[in-house]
Amino acid sequence: MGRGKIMIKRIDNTTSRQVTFSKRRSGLLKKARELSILCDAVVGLIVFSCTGRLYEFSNASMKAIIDRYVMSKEEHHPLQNPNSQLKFRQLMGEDLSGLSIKDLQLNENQLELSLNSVRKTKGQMVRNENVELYKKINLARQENMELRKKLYEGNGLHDATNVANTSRLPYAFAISKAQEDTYLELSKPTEKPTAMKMATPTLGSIYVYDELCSE
Amino acid sequence: MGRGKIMIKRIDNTTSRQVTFSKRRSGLLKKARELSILCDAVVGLIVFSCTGRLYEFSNASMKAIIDRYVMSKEEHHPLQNPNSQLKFRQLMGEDLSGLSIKDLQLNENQLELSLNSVRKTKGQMVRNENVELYKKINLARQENMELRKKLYEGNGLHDATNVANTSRLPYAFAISKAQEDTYLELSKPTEKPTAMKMATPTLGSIYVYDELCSE
DNA sequence: ACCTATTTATAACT
DNA sequence: TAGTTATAAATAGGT
Repeated sequence: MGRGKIMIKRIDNTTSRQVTFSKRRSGLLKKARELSILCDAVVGLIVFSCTGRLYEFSNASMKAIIDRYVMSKEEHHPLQNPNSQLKFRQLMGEDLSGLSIKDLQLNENQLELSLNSVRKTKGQMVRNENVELYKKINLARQENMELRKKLYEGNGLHDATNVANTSRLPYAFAISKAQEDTYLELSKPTEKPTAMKMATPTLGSIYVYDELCSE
Repeated sequence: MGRGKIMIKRIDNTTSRQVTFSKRRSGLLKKARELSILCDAVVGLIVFSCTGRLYEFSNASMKAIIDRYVMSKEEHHPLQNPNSQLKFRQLMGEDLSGLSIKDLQLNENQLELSLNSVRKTKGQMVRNENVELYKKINLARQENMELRKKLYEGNGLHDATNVANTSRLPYAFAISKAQEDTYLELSKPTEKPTAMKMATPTLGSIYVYDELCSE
């Protein structure tokens, strides 16, 4: 629609590409607006020029539209027939060549959800491990104390001195009473937070978040 | 552009509204595609029909486009003068009534980023604590061993039996060598991941996508 | 930015 | 929902 027909391929000349961009962009925005009004549709349009400038149209808030878009995508999850061997393999990252961009996106979304579950579980496990470690430390300390007591009682001063010498591995005892109280408090099961929510996980790293982990 | 001119207002007749929607929708998608190709632009278009059906076009992944959109919005953040007491209070969740939806979103995004930083830091701290706990357990065990050895050497069979009795707190020793190896491995600083990558975060209800961010 | 010959999109109709 | 056609609208190339 112009003095001459053009091929739909990238315009090489920078100037005419920018001119065309300017014209067609406003045309596109106008058409988006018209569609939304005429047909009572919800339209969200995002355009970045090759220079990085943002242009947009939306008749509802872009946030709401994106939100709805993601919801809609999740509804169309291809997890309906889980007996498909192909889908399983695609979730494993194989046989992807036959998939459209859209399907790849759905696949990715699914993987991301799964990954989050895994992380959440792992986070809880590390936290549990932590609690167990505190218990073990307390038990080890308790046993340590009893052994020391036994040495003291049974052997008199000489052996007691030996024990003191042995204690040049004092790290486990170089802990103040206050610190021990803190540990005890940490070990209490009730210390687990009541309102829990998984932290945004970091992909690929083993960072684990403990707080708000109840779900 | 048709047999007659039309006003840009909602088409009341359902049938012709649907027909018009169908035609104009494909026209809009086509124009979006042409713009992206001709002008080397990044275009993301989301359309919901009034019946709720989703139609979309994007020349990069929609996830990437939304991601970039959010970024671009954040750049235009009015967070330039950080000496603003009001902004501080808004980040604290106060004085929000004067904000537009957009500003509220920006505020939310900022809070979410902050929250992620906090969680990340906290996650690392928990992990470090875990490593320290392993060290302490190893030290306590080592000391325990030495104490037992001392009791054995110094006191003969009788006391050795006592030690055995004492060991009905055996939990700290009910750990196989293999498990200890695992612990040691966990404690190694090198176990920290080398390749780190941030997970796709969920921005409140704004979903952000990371793939194909090639542009 | 504006102009205008042409192409393209589409409203009304089938 | 798909095809036809007259007409409105968009726009390519030029100024």
